[in-house]
Amino acid sequence: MAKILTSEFFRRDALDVAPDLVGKILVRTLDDGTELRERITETEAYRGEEDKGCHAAKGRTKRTEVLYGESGVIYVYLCYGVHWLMNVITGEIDQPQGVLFRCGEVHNGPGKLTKFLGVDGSFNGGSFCGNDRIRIEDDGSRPGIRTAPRVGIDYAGDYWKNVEWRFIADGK
DNA sequence: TTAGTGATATCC
DNA sequence: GATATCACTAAA
Repeated sequence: MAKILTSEFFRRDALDVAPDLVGKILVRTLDDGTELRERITETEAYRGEEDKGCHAAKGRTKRTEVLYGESGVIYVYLCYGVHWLMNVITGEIDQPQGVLFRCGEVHNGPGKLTKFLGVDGSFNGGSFCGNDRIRIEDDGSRPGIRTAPRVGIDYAGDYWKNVEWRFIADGK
């Protein structure tokens, strides 16, 4: 039986939450009641100001403000003027941690995932908990997880771009 | 491999 | 005000 993840689930270290999110199901409820489901197959952890790949590395700004917020909050960010990338905030308040939803079972690529789900900037600052438009369910499956270096952050320097904070469902 | 896209941050 | 940067995708 599927259960909806609560803020308790997210109130842990990003490095604990990210692998746990792999295999969970994103459920997006459209305005007309249609439910879109997509199993998460890949996540990445972004953790703290010391993480050069994390947006919060440059300090607390209007844009990164939500990263410092409460666990379970949605951080949606427009990348390259075209693609919405979706994250969920983890950890305690004032800890800039987050987990990026990198791809789903059907739609690979963070931009395609949000496009399919109809996620845009209006979701930024919302929450996965008690939200009637989007939530995350756990159907009890526990896929095998493998790790890999994060992608798309070449600018972050040798150490941060090679750290294995990317979590992928086994079999991909 | 390269173009396109627009919000944000960082300069004048 | 202007420019540089970017957690990407699609087209070629």
